Amino acid sequence: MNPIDILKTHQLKRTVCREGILSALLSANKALSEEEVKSKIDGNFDRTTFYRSFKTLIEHNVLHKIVVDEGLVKYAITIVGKTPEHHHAHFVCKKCHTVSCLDAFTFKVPNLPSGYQTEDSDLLIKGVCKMCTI
Amino acid sequence: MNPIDILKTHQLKRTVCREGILSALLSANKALSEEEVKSKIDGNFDRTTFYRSFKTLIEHNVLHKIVVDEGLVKYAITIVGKTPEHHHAHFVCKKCHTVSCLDAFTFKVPNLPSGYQTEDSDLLIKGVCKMCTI
DNA sequence: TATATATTTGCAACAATGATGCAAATAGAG
DNA sequence: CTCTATTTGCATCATTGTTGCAAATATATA
Repeated sequence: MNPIDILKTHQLKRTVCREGILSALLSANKALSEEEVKSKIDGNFDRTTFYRSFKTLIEHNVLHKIVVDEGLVKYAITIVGKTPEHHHAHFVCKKCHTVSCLDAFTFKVPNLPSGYQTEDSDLLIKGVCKMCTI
Repeated sequence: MNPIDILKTHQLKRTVCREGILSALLSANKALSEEEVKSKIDGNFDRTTFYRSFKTLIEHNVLHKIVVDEGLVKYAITIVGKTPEHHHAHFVCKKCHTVSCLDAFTFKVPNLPSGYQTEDSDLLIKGVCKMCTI
């Protein structure tokens, strides 16, 4: 899957900013912050353009946002058919702060007290990643 | 447990702001945003004081912060012995935006790919709460 | 290919949140 | 009651999310 096809599939216009964001995330293979994406892109875009590109891509389910509680915000590609639609799991490394999207990783949402209806869930697991363990 | 005892236990000075935050949260029985806490308190505190009081209380494990991805930040009392120390689960209602801390609610963190070491985890379940279901 | 139109960009501007330095006020120990 | 360390309030700043608007651009179609 390449940026152009992704945009076409979602009926989004091809713009340099959107293509840049997508190719940065596709090649990264992990979640990236706005800054990290920016540093991987040639063009110099306005912050608002960046922000709106992310927003549009998220609204069309091309990307999803991962908020780690200390103000760390990362974005990752939503791989259709691979990323579980409603029950996401992410891993944050406490050492290198890498956020990985645990694609295809499913977990059972435990039963809640009666009356509660579960729709989506986000599981954020914090620990030490493979690279930092060595 | 009352605000004064909580502060004493954690060797924190009794200040009007801290006591106010704690009594607001103790009586609420759910997570509250900064604004919600503020509206429940008599005194008119500077935003910085508020912010620093929350920070101090979080650092001493009296409170914990729940970040819902749409920029919604809530705070809840950490009930020692009741709130699971490292594996928190919270429920966010998509209708009324109430965030409840699922105290004493434990879940099994699924096995990760080898090499990953899990330390903490936050499970954020989104759905419809009891009140909004009726 | 040229053109029309709807979308996107860049800029200015603003709100909310997180953060720090510093002098004045205050809590708690003695 | 007094002293000292902590906390408060204020000013100030950075970052992130957001909107309005005119100019630029992508895409459909003539």
